[in-house]
Amino acid sequence: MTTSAAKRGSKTRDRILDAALRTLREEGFAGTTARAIAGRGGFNQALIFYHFGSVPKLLLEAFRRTSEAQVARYRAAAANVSSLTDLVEIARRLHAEDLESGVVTAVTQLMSAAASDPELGRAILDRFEEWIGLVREALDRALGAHPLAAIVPTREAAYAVAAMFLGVELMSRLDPARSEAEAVFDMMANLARLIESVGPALLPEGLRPVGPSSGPSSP
Amino acid sequence: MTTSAAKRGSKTRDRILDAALRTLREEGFAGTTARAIAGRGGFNQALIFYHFGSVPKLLLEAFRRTSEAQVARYRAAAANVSSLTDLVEIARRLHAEDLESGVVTAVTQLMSAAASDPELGRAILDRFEEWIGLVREALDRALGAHPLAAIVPTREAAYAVAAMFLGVELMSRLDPARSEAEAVFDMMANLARLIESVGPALLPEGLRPVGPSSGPSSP
DNA sequence: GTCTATACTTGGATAGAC
DNA sequence: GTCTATCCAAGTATAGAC
Repeated sequence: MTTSAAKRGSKTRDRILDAALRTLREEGFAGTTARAIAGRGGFNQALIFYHFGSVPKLLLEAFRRTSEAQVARYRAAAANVSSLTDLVEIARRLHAEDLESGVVTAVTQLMSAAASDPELGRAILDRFEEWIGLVREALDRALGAHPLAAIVPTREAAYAVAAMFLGVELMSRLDPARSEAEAVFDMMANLARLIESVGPALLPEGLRPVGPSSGPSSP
Repeated sequence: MTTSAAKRGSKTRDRILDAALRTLREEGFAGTTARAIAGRGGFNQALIFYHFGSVPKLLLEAFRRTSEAQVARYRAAAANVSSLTDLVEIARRLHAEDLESGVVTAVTQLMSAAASDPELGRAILDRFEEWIGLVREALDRALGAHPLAAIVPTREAAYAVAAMFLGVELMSRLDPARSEAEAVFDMMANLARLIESVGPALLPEGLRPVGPSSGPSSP
């Protein structure tokens, strides 16, 4: 919580980026104006235009910055996953951290901002893509030779997991009590244990996955 | 797609509400100003303040309106669910409709707007709650006596399903190609069939769910 | 109930002094 | 590279004519 004093050591560009993210979290996208950012960071409003050209460009840059930090954090966490149970527990931890730090709020606001800034939209999508990739690698490791892997392509499974994680984050952000997510992670943990333990018994013969290549094709 | 002409029959309040939602979809929350709304709807800007008092109040009202319509649509759809496979296929359909009609975009923008409007935030949360309730009832019916129901409380499962649905909607909205969601629903369909068919074989003895009450507790 | 006109405020952006 | 001052555009909101 270094507010503003005692950190003049950092370069101005960084102070501006910090202030922009803080404003985004505390005021929302619509309230993230050049003046609001400057007020929060304790610097002059004109500096934003000198350093970044415009407010949208500043936000894009700020997004790239948190984005990298967050993906690095996720990457480090995902490296520790070797089972579905691990995956759930790590997701639980990341979720708590994300809410605490306010990145969820920032992401919400940036997804909204993307409506008027296609480049930002692409950047966000790219981040989701990295994110899905991480989950996928974790899933590959966690499932190993589990028969489920034959039915559920990890790419789509990773997409679904990432989507669920995002959804939980966004929904629990709206809830002042933050009361639900823990129980959901508990449930997921049970499910993970079930899947892990039931492995060999799965897949009675005669069960075949349906999918895009199961028939003479349809649009 | 009734643009603006040939519909003077509808009352002004409704025209304003329509225009507000359209603006929200096409310009984003930050671009949804009294003037932009009035321009789109072809009426005078002052009417917004006469009828609704302020732009945020108008948006809250507009949200309540779509919200009701969407929940009604979901309710009707959920009534037809009697199996997990049904649930997946209906989710697939609702997802496509939601993207097509633009409600997903509107929801994104409203979640962002909630940052500066606590009442709106509560309203959105309430809607999610209704939504979860619908999924839960559908799940109860779909699972029936399936042993999975003993491990997975339907409340939390419904929350997870709703979160995933929201996440998929938001992620695929950002993707201009809209290329991923179909494959994800295919995957879910496979998973649903698997779960349905594997029912009796599930749950080897010795497997007990863990939960909040499983030990002397740890932080 | 709707429109015109307008007061007032806030925001983006730049010029120019330091 | 930073600050002051300022221009201009756009926004909210209201008063008052119709």
